[in-house]
Amino acid sequence: MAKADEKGITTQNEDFSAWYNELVLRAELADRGPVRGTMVIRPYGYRIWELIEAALDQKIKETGHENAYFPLFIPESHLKREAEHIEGFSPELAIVTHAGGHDLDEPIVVRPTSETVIGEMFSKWISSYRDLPLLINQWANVVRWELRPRLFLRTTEFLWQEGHTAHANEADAITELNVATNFYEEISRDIAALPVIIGLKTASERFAGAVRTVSLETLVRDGRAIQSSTTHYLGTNFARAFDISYTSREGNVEYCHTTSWGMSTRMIGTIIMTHGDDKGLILPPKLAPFQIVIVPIGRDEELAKVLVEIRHLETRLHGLGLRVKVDDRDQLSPGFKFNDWELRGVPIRIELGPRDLSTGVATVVDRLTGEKETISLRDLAETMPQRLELFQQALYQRALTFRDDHTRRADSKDELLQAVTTGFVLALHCGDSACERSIKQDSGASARCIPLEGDEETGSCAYCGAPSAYGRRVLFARAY
RNA sequence: CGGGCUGUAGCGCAGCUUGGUUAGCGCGCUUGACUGGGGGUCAAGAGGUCGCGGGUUCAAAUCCCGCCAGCCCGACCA
Repeated sequence: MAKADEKGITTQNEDFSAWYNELVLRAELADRGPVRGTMVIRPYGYRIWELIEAALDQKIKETGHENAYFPLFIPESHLKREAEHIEGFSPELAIVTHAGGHDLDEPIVVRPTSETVIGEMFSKWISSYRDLPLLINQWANVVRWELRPRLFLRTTEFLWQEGHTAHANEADAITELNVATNFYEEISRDIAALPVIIGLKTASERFAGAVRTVSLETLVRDGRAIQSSTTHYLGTNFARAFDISYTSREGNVEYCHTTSWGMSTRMIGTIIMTHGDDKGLILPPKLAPFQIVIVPIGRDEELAKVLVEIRHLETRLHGLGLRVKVDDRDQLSPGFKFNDWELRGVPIRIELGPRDLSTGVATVVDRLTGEKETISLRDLAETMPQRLELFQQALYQRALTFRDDHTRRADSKDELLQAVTTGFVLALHCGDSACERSIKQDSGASARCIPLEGDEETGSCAYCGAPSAYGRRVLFARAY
């Protein structure tokens, strides 16, 4: 890994974690917080989150959900009402036992997720079938005291959006699950340029208290999987625990069927790990805090002339609705700025100096390919929206190709164990939790999901040879 | 919690084995000059409770004991 006195970031192959950490810190996305596992998100990093948030919030509202806010603190007794839920989360809870100068009668939990508080409120808000469906979303922070934190991917405190809905029956709830899964897929693909594989979680990987969990799995450059978002059908488990019930048209009292779903700041880490290279980040234009950076070159009167031209260009680009940064820091050399903005992942750089000015052109550099082009200043600005769109697509295509090149089929134990060290593996599985555990012990890989789009297929479990379950192949990978 | 390792300037580190000038180096920072199309050059500066506590000694960053914090690899996980 690069020492501070070396330039650049060295190959990611020798140590992916070190590459990732250094990128996050040097590109000024985040810093480590004062408490183990906490994270300070820097303004540049937060802008990426704001852009994800804006795009996702729009989709959430378009599909009929409303934003609300619930308390950070939850009485421990609330959490205990749903047995599996408390069992799943108890190891990672932060609990307040002392406040206001004395010990509390009942400990207060800092929310690890909000099913329980929201369930409590849903119970009060819902009494008739006319109140359904209830579609609520919350933008919030949550706390999970994980054993091994990692910037963005697994921090003690993280930001997310959590959707919580209540429905009259299972069919409506499953429809809701599909709605949420769809917009997560759209955000991943169209905004973050991340190809995802969508599938059902196996019983042992399911959310604590869920009947059915759907996850979106991404493959990053070191061949490991990241679950970038999930949706859960909770059946009537939470409804029974919190008495979320309604009187039907027929006059019967029925339990609601509830769902929950979330996407978090983990997305930022996934984007870095999927798209980044040895020079630094590569941000999809739709999420780049700056889509275009303009670097002026020259000194004194020459620089003054260049800057006049650059301000014109900047105005035109702003007029096209683009996010533009003019790097007019006068104490830094152009070469330094080139590297600096490549590190920060800005998709397109425009260089403008006396040499360009004399012939009425600018130099345009693509972060993905590194290619330099000379473009006439006259129509430079107007070509940018399309250029950014192509960049966005090329980035997605590259990630998709990488994923497909690292997705293999395995039909025997040896094939499975070998292939799963560096990518996705599709294999038939018996569906037995104990077998899943053995695979994990042997290879470090887990069942990521049962892909919804897989072809129907039966046979014997690649690992243990027992008859296969699920009627299709299961996706395995080592995961973050 | 298990295995490995590290705490010395804002960041990254050397010095410790074998105790002894004023604790050093690189990056960054400040000032000035020259420079400027791929991480510039030179000069002059600022910046330290050597993680914390105790012990040994004439003398401790260095040796001994205890504590604390952090990192990496596992188990847990969005």
